[in-house]
Amino acid sequence: MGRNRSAVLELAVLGLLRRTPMHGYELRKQITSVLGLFRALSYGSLYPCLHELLAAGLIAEEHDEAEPDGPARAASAGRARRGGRALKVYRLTADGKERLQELLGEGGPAAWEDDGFGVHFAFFGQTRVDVRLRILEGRRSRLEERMESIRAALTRTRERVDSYTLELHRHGLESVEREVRWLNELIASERQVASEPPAAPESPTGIQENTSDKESS
Amino acid sequence: MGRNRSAVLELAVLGLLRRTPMHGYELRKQITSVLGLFRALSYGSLYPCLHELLAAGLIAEEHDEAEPDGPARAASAGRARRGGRALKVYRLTADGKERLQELLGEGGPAAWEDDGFGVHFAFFGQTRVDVRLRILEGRRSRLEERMESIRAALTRTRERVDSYTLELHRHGLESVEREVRWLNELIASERQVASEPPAAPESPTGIQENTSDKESS
DNA sequence: TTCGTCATGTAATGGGTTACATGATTAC
DNA sequence: GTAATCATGTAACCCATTACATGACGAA
Repeated sequence: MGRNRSAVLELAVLGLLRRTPMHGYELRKQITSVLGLFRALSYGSLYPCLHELLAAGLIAEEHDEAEPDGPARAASAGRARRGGRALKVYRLTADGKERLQELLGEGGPAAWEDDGFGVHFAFFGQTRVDVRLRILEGRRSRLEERMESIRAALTRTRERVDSYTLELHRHGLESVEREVRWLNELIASERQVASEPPAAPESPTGIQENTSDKESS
Repeated sequence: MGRNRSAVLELAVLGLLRRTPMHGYELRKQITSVLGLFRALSYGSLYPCLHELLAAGLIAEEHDEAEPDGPARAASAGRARRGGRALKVYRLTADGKERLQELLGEGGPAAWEDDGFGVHFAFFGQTRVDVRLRILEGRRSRLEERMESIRAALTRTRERVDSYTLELHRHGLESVEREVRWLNELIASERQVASEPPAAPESPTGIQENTSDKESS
């Protein structure tokens, strides 16, 4: 149906489901805790999105066929179902993985916006190094723009701003500066990763399969 | 008419117009620079809001009656009109001032949300000390909640988050902690102001009223 | 047996942005 | 004379939240 789901929500859902299949309720908690940091996502957004992704064939309901009562059942996604109530556990389809790669590979302007950045960053483990760098640098230059405009506002203080507004600007500027320094460190670290590793001749189109990454920061 | 305008936009408009009359275009720049820091407000939001406030009688179009060509004309709001084109310069009415006081005095939960806080803070110069304290403390406890939930997420790291997600959380936590420290300083400073000054016209802490506007009510 | 949490969903609503339309004024 | 900026506005759309509705399950 509607092509209305936002790219960041879609990315969050696909990315999390790729790590491990889940039902909606759990997914929502993960989104707000793993990616969110910020505000909680409401079910009114999540469930419709899941329905669309399902209709588009990017995700599928999991019928946990294996081990009807084996001891290892509770391991993968927590409990797959509870009592008699059938939980709708979603998993990523092949198409979904493709779409996820597409979204992860874009790294365009949407990825250095406030919202998008956090989500993209959270999935860096599944992202190519060059894309990681592109996103980090894009984000940085976005923040540098903001720094400049705050500095400009601070400079023309002749515009009679009271001390509170001034303090607000000062603090905001410091926050942004701090974040830029953080990005600088990350970028340096990524550059190192990007230059040294002729180790794995694999990854023609990209990312190696599992998330069992060790790549320290 | 629609009771649809958001409280923070209304506050921003009223608060800025109280400082100095302005037309919409200028107002928008001020909102995004003085209050915004964050993202720009679009005209599609601002103008309808102005129309509503006008209809509600909280603001009025200024007909600069005084001094048709006096030398002091350009001082207050920049040029009041430009060439032959009549700019719609809005000013706050008496009702508007009342409403502004109402909004400034509330200091409820809306004022410690991310958006609301910045706007309320920017107008602290026109806010009573006790309300300022209430807002700062409310904001702080909001941030402390967030800190707790991030810490919780960090603690249960057993949940196999990769190093990037971890780093994201770590950085997010530090940001919030930093902001809490900032609030602590502000609160301490406000407490001092609140305790000492029954008579003192000068406030030695550096925060003084400055809204030295002439009330043209 | 009642309350809290888990779990899934829908409809209405809200409030913002984008895109569009228009035109005057200033700077080059 | 033409491009950029100033200036005002409307309509369509986007997408998230809120409020509502439902029900199973575990614990007190």
